[in-house]
Amino acid sequence: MTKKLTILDVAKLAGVGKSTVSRVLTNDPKVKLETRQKVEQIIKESGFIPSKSAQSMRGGSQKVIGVITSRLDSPSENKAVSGILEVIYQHGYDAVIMESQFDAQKTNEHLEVLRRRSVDGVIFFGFTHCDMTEIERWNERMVVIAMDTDKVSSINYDNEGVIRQALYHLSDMNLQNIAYIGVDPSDKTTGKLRLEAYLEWCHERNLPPKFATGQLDHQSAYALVDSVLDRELQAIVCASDTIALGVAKRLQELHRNDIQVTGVGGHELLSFLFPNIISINPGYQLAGKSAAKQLLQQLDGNITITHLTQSLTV
Amino acid sequence: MTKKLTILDVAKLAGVGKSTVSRVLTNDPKVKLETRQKVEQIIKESGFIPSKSAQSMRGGSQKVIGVITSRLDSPSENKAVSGILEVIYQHGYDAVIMESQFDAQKTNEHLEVLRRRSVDGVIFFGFTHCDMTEIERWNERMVVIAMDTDKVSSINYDNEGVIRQALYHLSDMNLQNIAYIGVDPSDKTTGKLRLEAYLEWCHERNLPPKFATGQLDHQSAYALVDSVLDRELQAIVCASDTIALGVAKRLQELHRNDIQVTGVGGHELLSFLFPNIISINPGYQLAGKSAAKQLLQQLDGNITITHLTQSLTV
DNA sequence: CTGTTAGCGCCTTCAC
DNA sequence: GTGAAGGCGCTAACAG
Repeated sequence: MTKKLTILDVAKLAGVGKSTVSRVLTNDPKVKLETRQKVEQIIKESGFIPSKSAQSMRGGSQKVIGVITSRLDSPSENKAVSGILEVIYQHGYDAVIMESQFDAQKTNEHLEVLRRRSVDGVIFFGFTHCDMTEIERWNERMVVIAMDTDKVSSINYDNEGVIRQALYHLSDMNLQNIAYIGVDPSDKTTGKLRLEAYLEWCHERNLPPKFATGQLDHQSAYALVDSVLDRELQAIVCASDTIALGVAKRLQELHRNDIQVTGVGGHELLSFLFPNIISINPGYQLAGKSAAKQLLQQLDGNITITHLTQSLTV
Repeated sequence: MTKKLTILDVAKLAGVGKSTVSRVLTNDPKVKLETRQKVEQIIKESGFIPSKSAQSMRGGSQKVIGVITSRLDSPSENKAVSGILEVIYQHGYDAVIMESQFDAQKTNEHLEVLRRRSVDGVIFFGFTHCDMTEIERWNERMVVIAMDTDKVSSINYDNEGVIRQALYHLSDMNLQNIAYIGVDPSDKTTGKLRLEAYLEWCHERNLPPKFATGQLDHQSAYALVDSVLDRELQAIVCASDTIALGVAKRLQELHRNDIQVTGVGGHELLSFLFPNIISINPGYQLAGKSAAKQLLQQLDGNITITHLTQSLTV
């Protein structure tokens, strides 16, 4: 391993001043083409790599953005993250990805770390019981996904929309007797909002609501099926694909393939296992992209805190 | 947002010299308790956060390790990553997670970025057609997972072991007529090694091998089932849980629930959907931990390039 | 166009 | 024990 080179070394090798090397590095236009080529040549040959630490210490930005997901293995967040990465790589940024595990304490620790590292900004996947005070300190240097806030920008999924969309689908199929299985309303977005969308639909049409809520996992969903099931039931709307998976599994066991199930997420595995399930795509990947773009804009000084709702994708 | 504070500001506030503040930060023992407390007090109050960039520029290490996964949404790698994170957080390191998408080009770009950022080390999830020359330049500052190398340490899964283990299980259940569905042998580890383990088993016992290989996804596996299926078949050993999922799905359609399926991975969703499937756990999470520990040790100057094989977990 | 100079924030001798 | 001074690698004025 050759010793670490500095711009001074390069400058000597190229027979120029170190500021000229610096100018080449920063793409300063006022460098003679000839000189620039020579310097670039030397840089290539010597394998010189400018020190990010020194650069960022001088200039400020590290070109790093922190991403705090709730769980690394959440399919929906994975899609969003992949959208985020695409956008930020394109702009020369890198990501430090962390996992909150829905723990406010852990989240704050992560934020602390990101602050120490003076990352340029943070994209945070919100959850219900997180500590808003820490979040809000970031102001325009943060964008949250899937949660409501005043102080920082947010990208929200269209929680009511995904459920209404599912219900419309079913309506088009002439199905009327529809139950709902979701997550506990103590969870604001996936829980409360989606359930309300269902209840409102029922109310509008004077249909008797039939629903159950639990955790956001397949086992929970699986266990809840029987509580809403009856002979007349024609369809079950689920708050997420994970839930739909549990529901479908139970229905399969009961040989109730007469019941149409809908989910939310566009999860590829789900459509493989249960091709009949209708899954509404809330646009996770696009939401990730939007969040990244929004954040980068804000970091560019284009400071407008916005609250977007990601529209459903086809 | 209050302006960025420096140790100088803190020093003034505390009425001491900046070197004293620095000493407090670095836990230098030769600081009077009284002074230390006062400084710490001020630091707390003012919300001062030392700049990582400056620190690392001076000292060297950023305390960051890069992690290059093949796919963010791979369940097995997710488990390993979670093991990695646990260990490195514990040691005050952070992770920059990247995604190779099995693309050698992308991988090299990522490595380049990591080099520029002068991360302390890299944990890399290998894949078959990656560019070894770039990898090997990292020497003791890299650990690869799931691939063989000479120059850098590696943690490998026990590819033969997982298959043999599955076969033993089946043997214990008195099943003899066993087929294998895996991935193309052009993939060294999941493909070639696992297939060979199956073939060897057959050879040892004078059983006629019956197998098919394709891609590492459920659709591929699904499509391959029919080619190995016959009336007498009692079991199918699959190279991974993903494959097992596709196989199980097809068997379910064919109402062949007499056939025992095995997978590799301990994938939680699989056991939920198909509780009867036997899944051998190659110890992904532990492998992640081992890799992280190994890397940290090597970075500590404890330089011993090792090639471990992660043993199966119960 | 290019070289010189002055820091960025921190840690580390070296004196006191 | 503690302060002052120097320098890490780089960029951004300021002179030529």
